[in-house]
Amino acid sequence: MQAFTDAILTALAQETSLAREDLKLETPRNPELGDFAFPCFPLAKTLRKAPPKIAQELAEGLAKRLEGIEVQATGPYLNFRIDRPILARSVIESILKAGDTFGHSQEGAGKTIVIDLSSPNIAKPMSVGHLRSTVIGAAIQRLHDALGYTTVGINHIGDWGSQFGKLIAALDRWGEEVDLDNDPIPALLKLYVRYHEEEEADPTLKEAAAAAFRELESGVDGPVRAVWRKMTALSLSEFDRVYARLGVTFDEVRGEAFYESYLDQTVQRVVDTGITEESEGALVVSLKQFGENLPPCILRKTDGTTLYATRDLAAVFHRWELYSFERCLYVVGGDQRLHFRQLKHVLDRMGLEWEPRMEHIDFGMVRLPEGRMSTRHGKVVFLQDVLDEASRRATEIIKEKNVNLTNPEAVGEMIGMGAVVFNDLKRERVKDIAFTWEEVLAFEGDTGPYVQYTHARLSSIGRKAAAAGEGSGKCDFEAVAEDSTLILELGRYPNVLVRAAAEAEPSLLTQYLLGLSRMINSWIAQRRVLGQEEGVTSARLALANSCKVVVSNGLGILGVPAPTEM
RNA sequence: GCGCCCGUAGCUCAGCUGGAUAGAGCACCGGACUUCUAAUCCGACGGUCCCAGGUUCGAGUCCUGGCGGGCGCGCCA
Repeated sequence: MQAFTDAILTALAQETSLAREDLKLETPRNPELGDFAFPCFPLAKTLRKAPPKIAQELAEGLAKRLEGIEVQATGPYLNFRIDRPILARSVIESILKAGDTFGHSQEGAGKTIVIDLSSPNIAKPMSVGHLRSTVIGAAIQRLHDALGYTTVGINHIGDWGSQFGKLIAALDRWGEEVDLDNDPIPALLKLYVRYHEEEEADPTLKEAAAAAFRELESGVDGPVRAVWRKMTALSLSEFDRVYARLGVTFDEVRGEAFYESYLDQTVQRVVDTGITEESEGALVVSLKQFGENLPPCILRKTDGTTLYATRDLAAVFHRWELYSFERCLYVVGGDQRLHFRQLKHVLDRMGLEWEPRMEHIDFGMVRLPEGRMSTRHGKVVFLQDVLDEASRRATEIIKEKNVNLTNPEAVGEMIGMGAVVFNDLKRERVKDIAFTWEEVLAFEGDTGPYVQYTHARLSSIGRKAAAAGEGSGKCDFEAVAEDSTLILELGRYPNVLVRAAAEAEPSLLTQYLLGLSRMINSWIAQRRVLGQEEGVTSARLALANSCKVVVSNGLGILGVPAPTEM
């Protein structure tokens, strides 16, 4: 498909003597008009002619330069239409030839993308909020993998900070009252909530927590550290169960604690650039030059311990030295926009020219209809419950609809996970989501299961054709000439990947797959593959297989399973 | 109070980085299963693109100012 747009752009460039980069093709709103369009308005000024006249004049010259592509001037637009059989053959053959690498490229060869994703806090259950960072980050990583980048997915576990001082203090006091061994996460959560309830009334609790964190950070390998280690291990094994269900893996799992030994040199490195100052007993970098009201970045608290920002700086230095990344993407909620702005400003003040490569890939909050989720106040929806319920409901439906299926539980799990993951990737990243069970458990309409169902139907057609021994003949591409809207959409897939990766926006791919699935289901309803003339069946089967390849590849990148039956 | 993000059909959202008549899903209504899976398809209904200015041949899209909602604003992460 690229070949066609390339040819058109080259011809346009020659005919108008403008640079190719300045010319942009669009898709006509009405497909009847053509496959690609070029609006002549921008040329009006330089040529001092009316756009419709320009279109008319250009059309004649272009027609001579283009073979297999019809040119027509319609008002101020030039519309291009590719010869139907040529289009069909070109798109279908390139998809079937590439197979599961269709849409892949080498544009990222030799470049490394670091992605910071998921990053849950230990000692807390994962909520539906953590799901977003996990699935968005994983999709962004696979998008870059497909484009030939070297990617490094890092799960930056929240395993450090004063909150663990609190937890250790709470464990110290009430540890006997909870069952840490059999039900670790809820037990820790209970302690965390209780600490926050009681710290107001009991100031010694606050001091005990601060002391515990001081000891943790001092490096002393005593009882405090032992407790911390235990909490970490318990949490990580819980997380792994969720990641396995979601099909997410990481190249590195490095908690904040990993950077512990880098903290002093990190602070020193900033100090050496001469931009730090002492303010109210803390070591800070002033960011006033970027905005009068911008708070400074604090590197060390009055008591000498570090903060989130210090550890994030240590992490980004470490990553830069290790990977010399093209981009380092932080898939973190929008509530931390200020934090990342501050970090980038610090890098900027340090004179590091790679500062723009660090990007905060922010996303909207998941809220409950009645308001904000809060772990402390018990107003959360646990991810595990959502996954369980989605899987259960999908299995239930499957048993009802497809009694012949031998493994309804396994497929139900695929559909359930697909519904949850796809739903989270469906809309633009930045948009907030109001969590409702009704929405995550929807299996009809604009949902993951709709796309999965499309894939299952296409797979079924392939199976039936093979069983009947049909469709292996020479394709009559005239037979799919009428299906050019679908074929053009298939051809667009590689560009969708490029754009989705560049913008770190998986929703471009989910939206594309929804639109494509709509076209496919409509096509299936009105065209029969089996039992036609050999050339017709072969061509239609090739088209169906092309659709299957694109849907399957797209779902793979999103991390949504593509069942062949459901 | 200040800063950032969002505002498109009753609800949830697209809108190809400024182009031709603003599109889907859900819900509601009417049709289509002895024919490759009805988790589907076809049709009907549904719009002051938050408001007011501005830039432009052209604005849902860009700029300014409002309004509404969300998030954040020095020793939490």
